[in-house]
Amino acid sequence: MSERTPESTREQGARPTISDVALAAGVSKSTVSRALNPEHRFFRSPSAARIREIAEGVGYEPNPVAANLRRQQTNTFGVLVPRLTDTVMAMFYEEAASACTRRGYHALVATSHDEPELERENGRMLLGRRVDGLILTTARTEGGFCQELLERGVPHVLAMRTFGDSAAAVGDDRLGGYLATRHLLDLGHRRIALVAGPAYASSALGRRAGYEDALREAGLPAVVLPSTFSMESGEDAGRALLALDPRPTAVFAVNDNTAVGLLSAVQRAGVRVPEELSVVGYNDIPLAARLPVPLTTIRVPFTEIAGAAVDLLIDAGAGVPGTTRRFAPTLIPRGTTLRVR
Amino acid sequence: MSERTPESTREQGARPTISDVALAAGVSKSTVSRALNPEHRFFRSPSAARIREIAEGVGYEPNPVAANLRRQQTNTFGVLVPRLTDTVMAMFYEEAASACTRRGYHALVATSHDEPELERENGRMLLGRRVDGLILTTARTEGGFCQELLERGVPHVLAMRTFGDSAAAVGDDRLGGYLATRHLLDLGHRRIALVAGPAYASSALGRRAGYEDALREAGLPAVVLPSTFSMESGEDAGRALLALDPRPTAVFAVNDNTAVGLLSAVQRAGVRVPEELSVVGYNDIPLAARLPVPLTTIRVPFTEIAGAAVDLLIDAGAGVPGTTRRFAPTLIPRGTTLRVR
DNA sequence: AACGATGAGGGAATCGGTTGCACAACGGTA
DNA sequence: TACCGTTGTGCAACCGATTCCCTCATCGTT
Repeated sequence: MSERTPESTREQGARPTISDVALAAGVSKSTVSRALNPEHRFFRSPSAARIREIAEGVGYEPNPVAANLRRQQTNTFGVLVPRLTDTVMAMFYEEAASACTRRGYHALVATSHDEPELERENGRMLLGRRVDGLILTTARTEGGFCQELLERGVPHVLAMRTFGDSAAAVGDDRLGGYLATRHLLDLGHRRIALVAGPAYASSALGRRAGYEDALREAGLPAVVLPSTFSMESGEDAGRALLALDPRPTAVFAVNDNTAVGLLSAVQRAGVRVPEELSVVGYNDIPLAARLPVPLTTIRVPFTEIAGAAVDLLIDAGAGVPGTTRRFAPTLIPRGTTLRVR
Repeated sequence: MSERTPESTREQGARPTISDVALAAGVSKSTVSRALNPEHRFFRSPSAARIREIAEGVGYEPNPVAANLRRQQTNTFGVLVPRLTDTVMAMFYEEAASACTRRGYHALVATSHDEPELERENGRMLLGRRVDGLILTTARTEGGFCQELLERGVPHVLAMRTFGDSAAAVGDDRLGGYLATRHLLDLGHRRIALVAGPAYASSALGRRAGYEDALREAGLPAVVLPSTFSMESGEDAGRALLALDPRPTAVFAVNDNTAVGLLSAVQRAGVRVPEELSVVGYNDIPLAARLPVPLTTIRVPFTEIAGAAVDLLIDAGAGVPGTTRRFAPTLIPRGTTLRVR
């Protein structure tokens, strides 16, 4: 298969290996390896520089597969998200991938579709590919795969959602929920509904807690509409809202997706936003600012969260196991919220 | 570092290797390897089954890094997309990843942000990680990285967009553009504008050609508004459209993103859709059906395109280099288009 | 009874790096 | 001058599979 002449020169087209560089430079493989490794003392030495030039000259590119095998690590983190077609998750993943790159790692993504079975399967697949750690935004309050990771002692960090003792980097959902609700209260609203989001996600629970904090503070009752994170369920929630009597004058949706679905449903039913109904979303996806009526929402610092997740994973030794880094969100007032008259 | 006793049994926690299985089964590594390889004759033999049971029993999981090194292939395809935060690209990637899985491959994604420089950099990164081939949706009419792949003889296939002689799996953009425009013509529109999309993308060019075909057929003039693929540029195009005199009664946008931006801009200016302006998008992203006025659009068979791309890459030997597989899109009439009265 | 075909299975090389250990050369210090 | 620390470098083992090349036993044929 691999045809090499006795002298270990190689046919055209085959990639040069470290041995070829060694041959060309008249030194041993070990020396070349050290000349190429910035961590090694030898790296900063004139002859190392010469070797690097020769390596460059013959078009040498190190084979990470071989290095990974010997080093017993891949310099790669697996990232498990529910789905990439959810803009929030795509944003998070892009940030996570670039945080990895900054720290000299690679990212490998897989999806769970919020199904525990698929989460487990794809999580194991990532581990099977020998990633050095896992970043997951798929945590569920019942544990599931996280639990398994904890038990097996696999390095991992949760992001966006938390569970148990795992290290985590999250937005302050409770604060965000409070901010959103507070904004509506400040505009004079007294009947404020919540599109709750799924009970398996700590993020949805946190936002709900913030919503309830604000209402309790104001001495007002909570009105909770069940939902998942999807646009469809936002539509359902919108229809449910219209059936309420008395109808709420404002609604806080667990995320922008459900807000979009809800807007779609209520506007189609002839309800004017924001005149007859104020709406606040969550996440500030790019679309939010570009809806026909721009959506008031909560902005989450994804860049910081993703960066912190990667940091926690890399500096695992430094951090206490149960470390949680929490980042404050901010309210972005736009067109879908209006003062009550 | 790795502490193993002379007998090659290993401490708790360390993963068992093929040697451990061999030891436990009383056979050689080669035999275990063959017992685990479904391609090998020996695989279907009672003792192979016994070995597999033992492997399972000791919790053996093959190390793909070692196998990749020896086999000189990674069973992984690199997928290069402009950005994952564009729902269309996220949809495509998810389909591509699952097509890879079906065929026993893995997918590794990277982004170009439609910048030739970053495309080249990340493309090389994927190649450096020793992927077996590349799927790219980033092709530009000027060539760029595709050109380099062609010259270096790297196995690759383009998707969604084409360039030169590279194999490709695409939607029939010309047909899609024709369908969209034809639909507007059939509704009686006579002044139909185009939000053109970037000139570097063959997809945008194809849709434009279809648009021009239909208008030529009807003996009507083209009205072309420049744009990229982004929502922002859709807003710009919307404002440009409003400035036109006489104002078009309909517009075909190169994709749903620009359509959303355009809708946002014109509705904010008080133009009623569809009564005063009909709009057709392209791609049928999930959001399209859930806009306050559901968007008429062209549905693209992403599943088929992604599957074909993977097939072309795997069966590269079978297909002629320049093979292009083209899939027909379909019109999805919804709320943003109305008959002229 | 001899022979070839077939299948099972072992030994060892191999993929392409990394790294522990050893040693030589050199400069500085006591 | 003897000794020691530093630096440069090579040898060889190693990571965990896969696969080529054999050997050996078994079985069916003529």
